[in-house]
Amino acid sequence: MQDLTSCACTGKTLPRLLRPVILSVLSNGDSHGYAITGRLGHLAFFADQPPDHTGVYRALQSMEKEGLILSDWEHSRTGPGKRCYRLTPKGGACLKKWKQTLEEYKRTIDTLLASL
Amino acid sequence: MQDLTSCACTGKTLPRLLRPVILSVLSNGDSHGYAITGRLGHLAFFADQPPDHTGVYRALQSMEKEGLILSDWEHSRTGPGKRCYRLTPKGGACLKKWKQTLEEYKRTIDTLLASL
DNA sequence: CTCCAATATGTGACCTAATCACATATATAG
DNA sequence: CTATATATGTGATTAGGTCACATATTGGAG
Repeated sequence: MQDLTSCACTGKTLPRLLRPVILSVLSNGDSHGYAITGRLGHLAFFADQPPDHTGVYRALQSMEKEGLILSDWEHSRTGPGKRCYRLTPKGGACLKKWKQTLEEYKRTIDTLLASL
Repeated sequence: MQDLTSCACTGKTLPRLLRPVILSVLSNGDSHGYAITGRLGHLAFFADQPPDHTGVYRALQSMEKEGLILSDWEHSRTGPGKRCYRLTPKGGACLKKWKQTLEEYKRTIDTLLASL
């Protein structure tokens, strides 16, 4: 590392908070990987560095394994099939917990910033 | 995962922001791994789940490789030797950048929380 | 004197999350 | 027929973190 452009301090290695974002999207209506990825590209946080779709698909897979979401194949006449995901009650509980955790995390960052 | 106690939503997998915390500590005076680890255990964020010392030592090693910090052995009459770390100018610049990044990250979380 | 605790540093193995590169398939527009 | 948008997926690598293990010094309790 010659300069700081690839340093963690640039935020490039900070987690994209993919899981809570996905849960949030699904709480506003069922969706699928490609659409979710596209939506993230429009959020300010992801605008300059939209997340690789790989992460979204793998997050969806593991979240389904954990029982937070469920999927069904949706075959419309146009385009390839979509794996349509929806929240489970457990996923809803997880989303609630995320809210608490993120509030706490924000307080942590505030404390840290105060000491910088 | 039967319940949500080991889910990412609990914040256990959120990054501990070790690097900026270490830089912050060092900006307030030279220190070494064991002392830094101990200090983290007293912070509210780490209180219930203090970071493993392994992460601290490895962060220090990689940050030294990257030129953010420098170390010298300090042999006092009492106890084992300490590897005493101090900030380099580059480390100071990194710390400044972290400040911007964390402000941005906080805004992201605010936006996300608003949609939860 | 011996053993234990506090201080202090380190390695190996493993896990999670993220990204890069690659691979595949359908339907429509030109 | 070919390019583009839509749509899903795997393999390899890296970063960061935890658990378990290993080692060394010093001072105090028994």
